[in-house]
Amino acid sequence: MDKYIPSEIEDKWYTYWSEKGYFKADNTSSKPPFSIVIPPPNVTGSLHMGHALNNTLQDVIARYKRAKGFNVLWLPGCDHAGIATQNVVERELKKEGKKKADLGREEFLKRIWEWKEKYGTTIMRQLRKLGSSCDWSRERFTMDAGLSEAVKEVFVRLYNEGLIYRGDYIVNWCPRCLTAISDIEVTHKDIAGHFYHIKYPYADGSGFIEVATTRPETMLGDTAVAVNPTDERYKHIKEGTMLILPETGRQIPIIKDTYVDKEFGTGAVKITPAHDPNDFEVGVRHKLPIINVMHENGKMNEKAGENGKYSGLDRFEARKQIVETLKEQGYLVKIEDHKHAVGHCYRCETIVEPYISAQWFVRIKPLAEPAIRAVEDGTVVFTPDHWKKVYFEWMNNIKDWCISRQLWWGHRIPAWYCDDCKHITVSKTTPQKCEKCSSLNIKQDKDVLDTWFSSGLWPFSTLGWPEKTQDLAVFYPTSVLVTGWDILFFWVARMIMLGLKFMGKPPFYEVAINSLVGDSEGKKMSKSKGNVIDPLDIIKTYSADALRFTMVSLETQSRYIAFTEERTKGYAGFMNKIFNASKYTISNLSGIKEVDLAKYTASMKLPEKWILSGVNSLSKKLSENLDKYKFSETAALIYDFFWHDFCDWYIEMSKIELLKEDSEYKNIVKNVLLKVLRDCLVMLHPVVPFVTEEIYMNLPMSNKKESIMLETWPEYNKSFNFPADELNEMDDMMSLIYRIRQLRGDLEISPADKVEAYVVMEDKRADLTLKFADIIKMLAKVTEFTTEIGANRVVRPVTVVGNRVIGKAGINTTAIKDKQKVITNKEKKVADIEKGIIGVKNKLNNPNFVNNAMKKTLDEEKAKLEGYEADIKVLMDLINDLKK
RNA sequence: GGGCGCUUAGCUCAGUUGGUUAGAGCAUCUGCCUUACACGCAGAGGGUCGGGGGUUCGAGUCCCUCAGCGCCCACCA
Repeated sequence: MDKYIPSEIEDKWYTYWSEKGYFKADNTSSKPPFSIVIPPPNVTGSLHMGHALNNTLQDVIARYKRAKGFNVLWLPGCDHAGIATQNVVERELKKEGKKKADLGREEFLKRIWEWKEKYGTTIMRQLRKLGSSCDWSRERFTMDAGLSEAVKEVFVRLYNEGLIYRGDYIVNWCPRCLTAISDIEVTHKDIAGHFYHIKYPYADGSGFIEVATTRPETMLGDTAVAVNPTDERYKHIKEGTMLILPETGRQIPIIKDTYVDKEFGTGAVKITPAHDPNDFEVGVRHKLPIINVMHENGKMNEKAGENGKYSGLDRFEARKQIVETLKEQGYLVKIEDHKHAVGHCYRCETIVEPYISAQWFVRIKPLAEPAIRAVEDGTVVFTPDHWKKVYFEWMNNIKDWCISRQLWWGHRIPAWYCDDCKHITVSKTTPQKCEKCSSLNIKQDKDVLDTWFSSGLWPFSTLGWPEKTQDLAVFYPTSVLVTGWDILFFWVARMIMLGLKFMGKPPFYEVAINSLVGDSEGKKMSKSKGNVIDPLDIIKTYSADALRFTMVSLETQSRYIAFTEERTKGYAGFMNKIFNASKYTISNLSGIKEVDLAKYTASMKLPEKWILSGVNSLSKKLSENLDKYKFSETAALIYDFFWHDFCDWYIEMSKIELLKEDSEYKNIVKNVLLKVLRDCLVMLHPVVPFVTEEIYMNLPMSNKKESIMLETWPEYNKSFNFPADELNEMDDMMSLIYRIRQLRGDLEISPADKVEAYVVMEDKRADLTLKFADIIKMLAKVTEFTTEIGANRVVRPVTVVGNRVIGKAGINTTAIKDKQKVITNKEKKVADIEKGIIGVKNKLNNPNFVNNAMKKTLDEEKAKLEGYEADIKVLMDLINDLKK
């Protein structure tokens, strides 16, 4: 081991692990299964910080569970990402001056597949860079033959059960993508728009009614004006009274409907069934005609205005012109500023148009109910817990899911329309004829399914469903889903619904929701803001390990985490620390005779006991935190232990023994060093796999495995569970060293200078400075001690420099301040406890208030305080002394 | 309009079921190249835990309230 150069070791070990097949799950294993399916990144994607975080966390869990003895499957793969991918390839075509229509459907799809083969592997390659221990032999793609089979199976079964239907409805239409999108694919943004008040004259010339709208261009498709039946202002107007719709020459009726809010606007609403979802509903209720005045691309059609006056104009241009005309003709009453939420396409940001078209829908309520129950009854658990509220909020108000998309790239809807009898044949296999009238004139639906339809099946389709595979039997339900909260509705909720429906079991028992990664200010990283940090750059500069440690440290289960390179820089320092400490340790292990340390605990000195006890409880603490997906805490615990306990204290203390002649005890120390280092490496490995493997390979261990990946997690060992008093003695020794160092600092004694120390000890620790003289001397740079036994239990050293006796003057003002604080606190404490005892007595009289836990706490407190009595007295004396 | 979350040191954040003197990293200051590591070592300073009220022997932690910030959902034309 020489110098730590991450770039030289990371690829090497990844290749080694792959070749050895350590990532492969074994569906015949006798070990308990543990499975995770990756949230499939878009095939168009490249690794961003969000992926880096999400996949690091999954890898930490996967590696941890392997060490815990599980048969781990982490299944990787990509999503075909309908619109996103089609957009990318369309852009590519545009560069060649072509449109997808020029190629035709077949050719265009061929182009996308070619693109996928060429570029679709990017992100999967990048995941390897990160160290992801995915089972690549099971890599899946949502458009694989097998997964497509699953999609068809699900579609047909839902259709046959009446849970999928087709019909003409108002949907969210993106005029740029030229497809319908589902409700959750619409992002609402507050726009400062206008509220246009327009006069609609009565046909009999008796005046006019005033309506208000934010989208005047839709008036061309109005087929009624509605008022509330209880509205006093309009009570005298009969339902069916005709109005003349300006700019169209058409006559439309006034209708009465409770949908209208009397308080809002003028209380009269123009009804445009073709261009507004509410109006559509009203239209259905009142059997109003539907007049569509727009093309799919958002331009006005030939029905827009008298003689198609506005035909061909973009919807926003038409708005301007209509307003202008209305103004000229005196129909425009006023324009008010009006802020309102406007829907945008989440893919391309274009303003979405409510548009009538024939689409396929999933009747979602029957699927949602069991999915709600599964979370309510704890079958599926969210971490952090509060996300289930968000889940319930959405699931309880869920609306039918529009699943058809007017795209070419995706799973084609397995429905065929008969030209003759209009019957729809829905089938897994391509039918030759209409199933009803046997006509040969059938055509398949041109549309494809929402990308999320196929990814909703991911946890079981990837395991081979609908075939009854061994993988499915072993690995379904998966153990945990690790994902960001941004796709809670898109993906998580749908998986729970579809998993329960088709497998009878939830797709996973736990959902670990991770944060989204923002920039240093916590803001979303986006290309337009120019604040994107590429994880691959970070890996290049620091190391995958440092990036991974950063990710784990930052993951505190908050919504956003702010990534800063500084943080990674710091953890790169930790990687270096791990490497150097290991290098040093290993260099001191030569000639080690390995022993079972559990058998030597009786003869062990305190530092050895202390560090063994520390590593022992660490393994337990880490497990507890990892099992609860408390990643930040996990990272902090191991960081603190390795750096501060192991490096700063234990390694420094061990130097004393290591400098001595070979002895039996020196060998014990070597064994302790080896065990602690080995255990730390195994526990660090899930987070920082590369550097730990590199070091592990250099450990002088007889029962070394082929790889650290085959090592088992250190189990809690009772032999290393030493009595608290012994460990307290260690604490006292350490605080003695600390106090000496502190005083040295206060007294401005150079670290280079050695000092004599005057130490006041309590009885119990009378021999401390004798027992650990060499350690204290070395770590506190002390030459000699003068020890005095005092009654106080606070270890308080006073330094002597050279011949100059500092004596009691060595206690500086800060120290006094501290002690005053202690005393004040004690007095308060005494009062509190006294009150507490009265409180407890009162409560004891009432059996309903008996609280044993509280009583116990109070007893403990009281006992502690008695222990402090002597201290308080001594400190008071001391302060009185100093005051004189 | 409904819902969720946040407010703790200069900055970014931890603080598990209420329990000794509220922590970390970075930053700042002081002193050290002590032969694993200057990507280091030893110390120091810095917080009335957003305001107010309540419950409790005890509140950063539980309840109420006010203020500010952020996010999600939603068809008020």
